[in-house]
Amino acid sequence: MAPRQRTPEPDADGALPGRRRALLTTFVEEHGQATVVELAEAFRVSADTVRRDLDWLARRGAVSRTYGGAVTVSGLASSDTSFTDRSAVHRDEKRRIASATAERIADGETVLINGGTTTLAVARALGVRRNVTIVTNNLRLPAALPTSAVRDVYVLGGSCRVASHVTIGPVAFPGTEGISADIAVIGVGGVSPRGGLTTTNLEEAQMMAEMIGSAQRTIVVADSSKFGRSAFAHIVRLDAVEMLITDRTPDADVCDALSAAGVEVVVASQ
Amino acid sequence: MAPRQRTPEPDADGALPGRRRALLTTFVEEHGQATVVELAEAFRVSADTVRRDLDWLARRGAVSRTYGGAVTVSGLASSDTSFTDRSAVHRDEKRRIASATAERIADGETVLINGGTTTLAVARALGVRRNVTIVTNNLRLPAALPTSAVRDVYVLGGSCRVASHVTIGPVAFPGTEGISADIAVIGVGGVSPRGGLTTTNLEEAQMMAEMIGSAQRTIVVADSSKFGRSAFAHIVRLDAVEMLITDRTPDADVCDALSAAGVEVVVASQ
DNA sequence: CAGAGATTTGCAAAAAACGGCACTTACGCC
DNA sequence: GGCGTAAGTGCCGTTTTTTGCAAATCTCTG
Repeated sequence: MAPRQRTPEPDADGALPGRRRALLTTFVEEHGQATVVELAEAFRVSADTVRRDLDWLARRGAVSRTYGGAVTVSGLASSDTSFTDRSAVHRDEKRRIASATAERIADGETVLINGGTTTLAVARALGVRRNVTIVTNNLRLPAALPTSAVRDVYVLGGSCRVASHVTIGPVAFPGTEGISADIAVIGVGGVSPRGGLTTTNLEEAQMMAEMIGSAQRTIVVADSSKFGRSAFAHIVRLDAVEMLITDRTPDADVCDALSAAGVEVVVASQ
Repeated sequence: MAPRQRTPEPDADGALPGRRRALLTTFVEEHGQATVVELAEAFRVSADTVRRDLDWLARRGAVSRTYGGAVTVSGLASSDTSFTDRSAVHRDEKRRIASATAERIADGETVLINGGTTTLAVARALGVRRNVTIVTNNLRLPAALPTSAVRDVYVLGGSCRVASHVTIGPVAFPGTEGISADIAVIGVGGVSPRGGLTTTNLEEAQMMAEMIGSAQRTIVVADSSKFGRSAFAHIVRLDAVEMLITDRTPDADVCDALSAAGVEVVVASQ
């Protein structure tokens, strides 16, 4: 096949009309917005065609049309209250953290991902990857995954916490003896020198610990507001993880604790 | 012609019609999409034949047909045709069916519910119930449940079909020996005298059969467009279910078959 | 309010789909 | 063996869809 150059959305070039429209939607969803020119270049069609496609999609409510391009249709459709709100907070920071995380996952790896809005952002940022296998307890995550990135998606079954859109249960599937993954991506509620990694819910904490135990290596994602905070439930000690990805350098005491535990700290830049 | 080189799908050339259609599906699944011309070359048949095959497959839901070729069902589903449109189409009928179904579930019962837009409507209609326990493979369903109605929600784990927002796997949880429920609410793709209950996906069909087997009684929900239709995969025979809830009286032949199988037919009124 | 950029509209060419037709092959039946 | 039926296939002319181009119009911004 011809060498493809860094189109923002690979496979964009040469897609069938019907598929292109679907990919257009994905593109807009992933980036929050997109200009007509941008899309025309990415998909190698004329701006007119993009305009027609966007109009078509807008008629169906898939995107919102604006002068010069299109934006994500606002979250009117699904009546998530708390969840949507939390998503909005630190949105940009989360996106930066997510991109940095996606860069540190290799193509073809199996990834365990837990619930939360930061990890959801990681899922959206996986467009740069190929052939990854995803295992998650986050019910909203499968829909957020770029289809081009994933080979298989597995959802862990169990009791459902409706408010946070996650399941609680063993990190396993019926009839198998547990699972093992290359990497666990864990969003936490607090990172502190004494408490280690914490979250608000005891059962979720236990599940996260199990995920970390099932993976070769662990990346913790946490925006800077989590530093020094201890939530209710202890997950694991800091030395159980290999890497922490965040948006700002933590305070000195947290930094010291992290380096003492051998955790590599990555600060996602703009 | 020259010896075959690098046909993307070996054995493509010279396959029997039935086999070719199966291979076509695989080809599309693997590549995400395929053009008619591409497939015609790979399988050494005329473009017309490919078109006919793709139409045939599309009618059965194995692939999504688009201008110029075909795309995986998942490739479009997010925004394009099936899911969004389907939930809009027959929206009112689905709501009527859903209310009638909710009335026939008792407070405190354990309910197995499979994927699909009609069953999602049933979830929304459960506001009249109290204390029900829900077990589902539908990832969107927990968010649609009125919190006042449910005691516990369980999501069945397994492989995830992103397009339809469902999981595929055993109707069980790790460490338990299967489950049993009071009632199964099953949305199907087709109801026909000969084929019984059918759907487009083989694995989903198996899962639905298992759900029906795990429940004391079964309600099938199907809007009238499903009557007389046979989708690809057979689920169970008509006599395996106790009740069918729909929006219009089926044609005579379907009615006869249903009453012969001992299925009570409920037509949801305005 | 003026200009750059975006959009709309009409149009024409290319590609794909549709519908009809004929031919081959397989199969069952007498 | 002869025959009728049905499915599968390829070909061809017509129709439809898609797409890029260009001119006219509109929208945003400084």
